[in-house]
Amino acid sequence: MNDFYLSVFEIVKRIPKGRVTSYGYIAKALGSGGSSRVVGYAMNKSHTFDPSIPAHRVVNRNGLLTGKAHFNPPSIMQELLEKEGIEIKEDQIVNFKEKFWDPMELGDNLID
DNA sequence: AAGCTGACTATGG
DNA sequence: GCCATAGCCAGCT
Repeated sequence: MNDFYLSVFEIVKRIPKGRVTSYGYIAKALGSGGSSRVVGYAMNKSHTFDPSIPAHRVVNRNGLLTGKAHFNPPSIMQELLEKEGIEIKEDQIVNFKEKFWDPMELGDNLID
């Protein structure tokens, strides 16, 4: 389902700088609540669609950087996030709840 | 074509 | 709060 991918990428690109969101929430925003795994897979393949997709802003529901291993240097994910003002402790985002961005709450996307 | 995989999540012990 | 299990769905072998 290519449309699903495109929608995922569009949302990910809308994630404001210094904010993050979760796979499951993106899936939910697309109306496919159970497709959280597919969102992750989409991130894996994101570079084939658009290399500029900020996949590092997408983490799991715990704010854990589960996808860091899939980045070029795995450490780049944390570095990018910290660069955007996000604190990371033990591969986990500090104050995740505050940094979390709801894909359905548009309007915040002007920041970037 | 059938089965496996996974950057997930929710639930129960 | 940590571990095991079970749904989930598109892509890959």
